[in-house]
Amino acid sequence: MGRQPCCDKVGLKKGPWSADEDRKLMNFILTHGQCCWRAVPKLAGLLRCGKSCRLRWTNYLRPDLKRGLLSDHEEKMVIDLHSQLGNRWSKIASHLPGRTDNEIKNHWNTHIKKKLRKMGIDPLTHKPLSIVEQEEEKPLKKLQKPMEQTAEEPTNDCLTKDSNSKNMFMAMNLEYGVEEVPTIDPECLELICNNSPTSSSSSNESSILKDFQFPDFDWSDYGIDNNNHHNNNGVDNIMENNVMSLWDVDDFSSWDLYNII
DNA sequence: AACCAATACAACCGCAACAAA
DNA sequence: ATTTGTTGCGGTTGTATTGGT
Repeated sequence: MGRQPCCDKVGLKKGPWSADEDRKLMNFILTHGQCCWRAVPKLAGLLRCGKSCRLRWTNYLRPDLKRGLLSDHEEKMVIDLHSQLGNRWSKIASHLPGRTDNEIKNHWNTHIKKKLRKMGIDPLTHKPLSIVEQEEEKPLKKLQKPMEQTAEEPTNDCLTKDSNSKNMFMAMNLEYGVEEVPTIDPECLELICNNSPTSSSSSNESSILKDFQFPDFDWSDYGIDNNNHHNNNGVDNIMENNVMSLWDVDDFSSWDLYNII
């Protein structure tokens, strides 16, 4: 016994909505409020299925919708939320008043994806592309090994506890198949700095950041001499709260993160 | 001006979750 | 507990618009 289709599709109109249809639907919803979508087309005098009406209303006709391109701030929010939530567009949209899941999904697919790739970041995993590519080449055997070696349950704690960040970073990358790669959110971009300079092996850990050679990265913005990170206290300034946000760095494409680590 | 390709956005489809009977 | 109907979600497709040749 199959399920009934959501509506009788015979004789129903498909495709773009006309201004007249919009007006009818708008008038109906504004007068009667949102009720049973299945009944809406009949009551509003539309030859559409209820699903189509709901979509048209939520994505286009709702009076509280914002129009136009996403602002830079909204775009950053989307990227940030996507790194935490993945493709859960409705959840992401719920954080952006006046924006619909469809709008955000479209914007992601047409703008942000490209932008991130250009920056050398994999839009799916939010990892640097070079790492993702290398991961994909690794045989399955290698993927399993780090799991066997660690007695502890692996954490997704942005490598904060292990003094050997390089190994941890590699291990984390190897623990997951492509589909289940944990996304790297901005907090994780802060990972290196979470090696607190005040912890027991601070000399080693704090030097990790100082050893980085970020091409084209202007350390002077942080009060650091570009050519001499090691002997400059500026690093500690930006690590004041054990956090270094890379959020405003526009182009990661030239960074060789494997070598960095 | 005409054609083609790329882009952006609206709309559709199938599925899953949930609620009601 | 099961069936049926409704709604919402995410992936995908279709089409209008724009830009380049």
